[in-house]
Amino acid sequence: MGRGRAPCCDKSKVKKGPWSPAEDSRLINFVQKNGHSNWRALPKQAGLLRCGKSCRLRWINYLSPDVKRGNFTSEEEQTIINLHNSIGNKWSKIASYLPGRTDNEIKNVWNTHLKKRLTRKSVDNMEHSSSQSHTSSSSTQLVQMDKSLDDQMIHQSNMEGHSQKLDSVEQTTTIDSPTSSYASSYPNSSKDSAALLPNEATRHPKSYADDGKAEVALESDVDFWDFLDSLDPLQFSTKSEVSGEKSDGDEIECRRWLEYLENELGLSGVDNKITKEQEIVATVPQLDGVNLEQEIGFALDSFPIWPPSPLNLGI
DNA sequence: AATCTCTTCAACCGCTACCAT
DNA sequence: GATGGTAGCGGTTGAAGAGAT
Repeated sequence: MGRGRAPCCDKSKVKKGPWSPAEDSRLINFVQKNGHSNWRALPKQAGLLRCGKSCRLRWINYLSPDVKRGNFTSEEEQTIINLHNSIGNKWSKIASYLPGRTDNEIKNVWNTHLKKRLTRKSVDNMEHSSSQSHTSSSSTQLVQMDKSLDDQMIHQSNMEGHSQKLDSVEQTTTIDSPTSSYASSYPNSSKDSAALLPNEATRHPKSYADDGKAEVALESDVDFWDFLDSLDPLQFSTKSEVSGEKSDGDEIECRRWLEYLENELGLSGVDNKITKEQEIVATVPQLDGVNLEQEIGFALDSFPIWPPSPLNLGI
């Protein structure tokens, strides 16, 4: 037709920016019930004012029960380094070797930690080898080393025999529980919470921040708790489930995920409590053809304290 | 205490690959 | 084979927190 490709969605009608707990709950609820065979159609069906791509990204990177939160172990870090050395910036491919880790997460870890660490090591080695007689500007050296490192990786990624390298790398990959190995390298992650729960729970209030358009952040947390209450963690299909095996580990992972969501959605703390009145005053977006209250079953009167926490829910 | 700079990472954007017709 | 639609990938951005001054 020659008119170019149609946009994936009407950008004037979709919400952008951080996801609210209500949006998360709606997405979780919908995917849990209906799956995600069609991301493009999903936002409308789920009653979300989001682009399908945005929904997909949110699910894959954040809400999916398959996502392993917490700090990267040293083994995982080493795997990333090895794989990146072999195949370069193929984040999705690298992620496939790290169960529970997303390409986005790996990409961020690489760009913010591993790359710098390797660069620093290389500089140290160079300074050591070039010995005491030559002391040039270290900042210049850093830049040069950063570039040379990238060039080296690009060169290596172009080399043949990647599959052989991958095989050897895979042997070093371990499916282990999160450890606090990042507690030192991630200055703002507490050792207590980092061991199991995602650091975002306490570190990213912006995730649910108001976007400046007076959209309420906690529009339907009750439905989310209803949803959680009725949830059978084992309904979620994990990778092992697909392959026909189910272990206690899956259940534990699901429980961890639920605990994480509780924290993530700010429902387990006392500092961010909002009165029921305040919540009711806030507006709930009305969507064409979608009766949200009916769909998600509001039960405001059930909770004297708003939002409900695991404590006052008796969890 | 206030301001500036740096770091982190969730989310967005644009592109490509793949599939159906 | 051409075309159009969708999913997925990788680069980039920008808000927010942390640390430095």
